[in-house]
Amino acid sequence: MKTKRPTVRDVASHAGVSYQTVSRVINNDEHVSAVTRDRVLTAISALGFRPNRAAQIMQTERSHTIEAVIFYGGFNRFLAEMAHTAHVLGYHFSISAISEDEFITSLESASSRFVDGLLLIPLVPLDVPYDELQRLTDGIPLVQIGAPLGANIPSVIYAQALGSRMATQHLIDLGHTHIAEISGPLLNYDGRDRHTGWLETLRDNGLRGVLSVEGDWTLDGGYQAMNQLLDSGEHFTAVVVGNDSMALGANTALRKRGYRIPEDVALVGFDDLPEAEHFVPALTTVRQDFNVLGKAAVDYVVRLIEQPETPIQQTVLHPKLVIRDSTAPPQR
Amino acid sequence: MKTKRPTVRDVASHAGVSYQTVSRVINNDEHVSAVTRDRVLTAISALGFRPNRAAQIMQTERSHTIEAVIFYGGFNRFLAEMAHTAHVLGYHFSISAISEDEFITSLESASSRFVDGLLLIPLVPLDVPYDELQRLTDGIPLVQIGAPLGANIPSVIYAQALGSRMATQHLIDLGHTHIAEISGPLLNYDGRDRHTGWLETLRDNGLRGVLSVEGDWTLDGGYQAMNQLLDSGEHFTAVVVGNDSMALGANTALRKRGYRIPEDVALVGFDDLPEAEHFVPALTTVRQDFNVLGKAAVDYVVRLIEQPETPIQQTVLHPKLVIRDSTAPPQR
DNA sequence: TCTCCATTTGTGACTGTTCACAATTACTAT
DNA sequence: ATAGTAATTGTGAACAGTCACAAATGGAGA
Repeated sequence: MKTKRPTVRDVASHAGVSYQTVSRVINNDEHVSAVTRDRVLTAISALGFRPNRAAQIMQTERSHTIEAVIFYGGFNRFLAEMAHTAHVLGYHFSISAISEDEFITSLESASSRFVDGLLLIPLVPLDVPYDELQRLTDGIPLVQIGAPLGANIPSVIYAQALGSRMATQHLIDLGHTHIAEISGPLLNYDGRDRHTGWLETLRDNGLRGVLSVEGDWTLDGGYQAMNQLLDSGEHFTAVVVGNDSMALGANTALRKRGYRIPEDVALVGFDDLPEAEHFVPALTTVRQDFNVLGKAAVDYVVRLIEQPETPIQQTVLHPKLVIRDSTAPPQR
Repeated sequence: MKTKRPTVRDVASHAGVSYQTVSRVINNDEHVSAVTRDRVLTAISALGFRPNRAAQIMQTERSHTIEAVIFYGGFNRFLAEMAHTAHVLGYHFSISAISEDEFITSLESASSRFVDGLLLIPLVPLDVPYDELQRLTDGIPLVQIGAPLGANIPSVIYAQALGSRMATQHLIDLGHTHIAEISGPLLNYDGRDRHTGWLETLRDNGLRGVLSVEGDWTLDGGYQAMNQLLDSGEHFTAVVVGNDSMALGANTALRKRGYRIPEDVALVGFDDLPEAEHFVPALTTVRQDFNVLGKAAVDYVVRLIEQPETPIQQTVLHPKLVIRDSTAPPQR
């Protein structure tokens, strides 16, 4: 039943030209007269010809594919945006969803699949330096999403520490002096940087860190972390929370124990989830736009692919403090 | 600089065997003696050989790739889970993020890329029947996520109408008789089915639909829709909302105008977002697990690929009513 | 020792495209 | 008309695997 698909040679003989001319037409080569081009195009649609991608890839050693390497369980809200941006720029988009121990293997196999560009979305800092990555991938252009500030690797990041500083400074400006923290996992890039931002801002203002509990980014983690803070007996009037999910969990914990927000405890989150505005109270938080991040990363890797002279750089996006109702001056 | 990558023939001469034997080894063919296999394996790692995927695909006409076709702006929380499941089952995962008018083209090109299986995630009902889809894709196995109940197409769905019935019945059981609705877009599969569930349950219980406003799935849409309901002047004590996001927006609208939830107006959502439990009040909603859905779809398409005799079926997953604090009996 | 059969290994052909270069055609200027 | 040049078209080879089949090898039984 399955009839063999037509090839360039079939099209060629149907149009009365050579196979090379057909190849030129499907690759939009300039050097084809309008007349022949039309004839070939007619033959192509008459036969329902579609170039065999595998053969093209084999010959050109390019697949027009960008691959995102993600870790299972990580934060991956930007995938759809990346896929869309890639599509708009004329690239296929694939995802390699791996576990940490498959990381090296995955990168190594990329070149044998002729992936044109890689998007690295690590959960935790990679202990692999950039030139080693380059070697593993056989020089495939690569952009890392999330990296240490100032790292000498093509990367796109939101300034995490800066965001955390803005959040903390906001509380200080409101008059808070006892500011606790629920951090993300300190092994994460983002978790650590946000923690540092909190710590340094307190120090810069002559305050000391009351107490910090490490959470796991989840709602439940935030809930439990807040209970830990409350059980510690330490006095605090505000908490800087590592992300909005944990802030929401923390909020619930506070309410359950009869605390009012922001009167008794002020709360700042991080991310600005779409829902954050509708939390009760509406959450003051630090906004980062994952669509912007995803698009920037794809744009950059495409530039690296198409213009190899593009310099290695780190694009640092600036988050924005969004003040809502979960923060207020401390009560006497 | 870029040194040419080794081929089966290089490995063969290095190991002192024929290229066919090398091919057998990399394909785990039984008919190779342990001794030769070892020798080849040694040569492979000595030379750093990796089989050229493009050449393999060209020859075998299989790419071991599953492709998800998604529409920009759609709901895509299951992508990461799909990618992971595909990976576990030994398939690459790629995303074709397209606009509606590119739909046909995208399907047509799949066979020239030797995609092994397709996952279709439409926003709105497709006007393309299954055998036409089969023709367009040249018979590539295909699973649709979200489809009309009972549709004769390989698909995995959550029983939307059923979920909506459970939500509505729950309100009726609590004693509500005036139950309004904020629906999703009625052009969507899900939006329409949930709407139907609400409508039919009212009818089955001898009640009439007070009022239904069509929302757009978003927080803001829910907010505005609730204001429309309130402005209508109609009397209602409960609202069935098309999803959790809109329910949250509706909740905010109610609070802003001084209504208490659930005392003045009871609210039911749909989806059970992780955050729903932490809304104020905690949201009663209908849970569907997108990870389960994503995994089921990938499992199914892989079965269709590897066991062509697998029958066409529709897997219907059942949502679950989760009762929390946003519903209560109506006040006198 | 010889035959037979099963297992392992090897050879030639083929997949469908593009590259590099050669050959042809068309066009302009003398 | 005629050479010279530019634009267009064609030919052979190559890419790196796998398939189908043929050949060689090994071991068991007569």
